[in-house]
Amino acid sequence: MIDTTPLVKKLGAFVALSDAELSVLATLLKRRRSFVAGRDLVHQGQSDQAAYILASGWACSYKLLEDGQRQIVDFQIPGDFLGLRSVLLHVSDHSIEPVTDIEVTEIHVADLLEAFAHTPRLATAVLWAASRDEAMVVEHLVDVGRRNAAERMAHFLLELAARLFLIGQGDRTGFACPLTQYHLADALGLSAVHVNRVLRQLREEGMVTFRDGLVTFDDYARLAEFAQFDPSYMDQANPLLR
Amino acid sequence: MIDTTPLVKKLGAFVALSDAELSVLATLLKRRRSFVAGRDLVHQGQSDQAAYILASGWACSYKLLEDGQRQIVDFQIPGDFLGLRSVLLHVSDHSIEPVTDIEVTEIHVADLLEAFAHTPRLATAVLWAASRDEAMVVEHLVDVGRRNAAERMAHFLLELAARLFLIGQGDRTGFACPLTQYHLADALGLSAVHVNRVLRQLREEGMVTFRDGLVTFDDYARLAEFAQFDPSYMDQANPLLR
DNA sequence: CGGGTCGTTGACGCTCTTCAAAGCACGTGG
DNA sequence: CCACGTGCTTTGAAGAGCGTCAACGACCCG
Repeated sequence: MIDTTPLVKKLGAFVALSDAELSVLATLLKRRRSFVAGRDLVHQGQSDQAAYILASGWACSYKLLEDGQRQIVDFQIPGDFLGLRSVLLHVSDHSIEPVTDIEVTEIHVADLLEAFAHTPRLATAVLWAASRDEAMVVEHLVDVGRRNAAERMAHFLLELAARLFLIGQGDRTGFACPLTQYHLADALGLSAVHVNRVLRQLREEGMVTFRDGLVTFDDYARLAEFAQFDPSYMDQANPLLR
Repeated sequence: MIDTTPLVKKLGAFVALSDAELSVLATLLKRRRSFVAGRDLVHQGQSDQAAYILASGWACSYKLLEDGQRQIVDFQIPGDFLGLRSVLLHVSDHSIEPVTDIEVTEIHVADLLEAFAHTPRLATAVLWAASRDEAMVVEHLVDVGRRNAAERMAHFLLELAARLFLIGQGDRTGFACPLTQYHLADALGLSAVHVNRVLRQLREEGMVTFRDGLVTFDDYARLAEFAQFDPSYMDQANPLLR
């Protein structure tokens, strides 16, 4: 089943799943759905019964404040869960917006929890995936709490590149990036105006160029040094559970 | 087993655990250990085989940057896991420091994963606990990314109060708080000097007083309004899985 | 009594936000 | 085919928020 490839690859990085386990995973996948860019899939406060796995396109999860400000918590790329936390908790604590047009595969919570009973290793794999997601949110918190605007931007772009590389999109020279400067601002806790200035600075210093939907690393090594980028938190090593 | 009470209470909020499941949980708990304040339990980069459940005292998990700055990701109070993410991922992406002298109960990862095979509902409960922890990190990210210093402080103190209330420590009038202003600064992405100024401001405006290890809510309603505090993300509702 | 940790306060300046305006690429309708 | 709107980017100027530096006081424990 082609849909599952990015997910299986991701879960397989932690738990070597058997054919039987993979087929259980396949039965969880219900219908395929499409959503258009900019129209929320999930609203803050909504009660859900379904989560999704992103098949193609980019999405972002965010929280809105009463005064209209928003904080983007994370971006999702193919293979990532959408709204897994929403269904485990009783109500969604965040909203999800497709950044581009996206395709997703639906999963019902009840099915997922039921599957854990017969396929405990699957539960372990999902717990690992959730931990990895949390590790990325944590690194994001460090970004926003303790790095200045330029370091924050550099670190963020390097993290995105590393995640995209894992699913075969982009390399050390750069990647295609559908985000606007407003997305970057809301993710990094900056104003859009300042995002623009920081991008200019990084470009003029010959480290990275963000233009026309393309991120180009002009000097990857220097950028990584500048951002103090250490990808070990993404846990892209070998399976722990064999 | 008295040790497990806060944990069982927490997990029970999501999954009504049977006596059999509770006894499995009890067998996971190995020896009791104590650590003194200020001496790290877990170091960033360390490979672990054990996680802990906090029985008494406060701890914090944090990440250090190369230039010596630190970001505190979360504080742990009795009933919380310590280092669960460290053992699911291959290496710890953070350090853990006891804020006070603490007592913990050790759990071996291998045992925990093994228990999932026989007690899948336990896996679900642990996945829920991990999701709830993630939700708190996410709210913390919103704090640091989009709230000013005073709102951030107010929101943070209200969240702590709500968590402590769940385990029977503190109420709407306030709580005992062993944190220093340096802890608050490292958690909120501020300087210790500015933390002091913000605390003075909140105190002079009659909303909350932080003094001598005690947080006193002088006007809870106004503080909650000021911080736009909405505790729903902590998911303190009824069990989803019965 | 002396040193260490924590809290407190003032002065100064940098980072980042806000406000304002203009340019570019696009799609849409006349 | 051009006028017009809309979303995104770009740039400047002014000022607020918060960090840094520096100093001092309170308390605890050796």
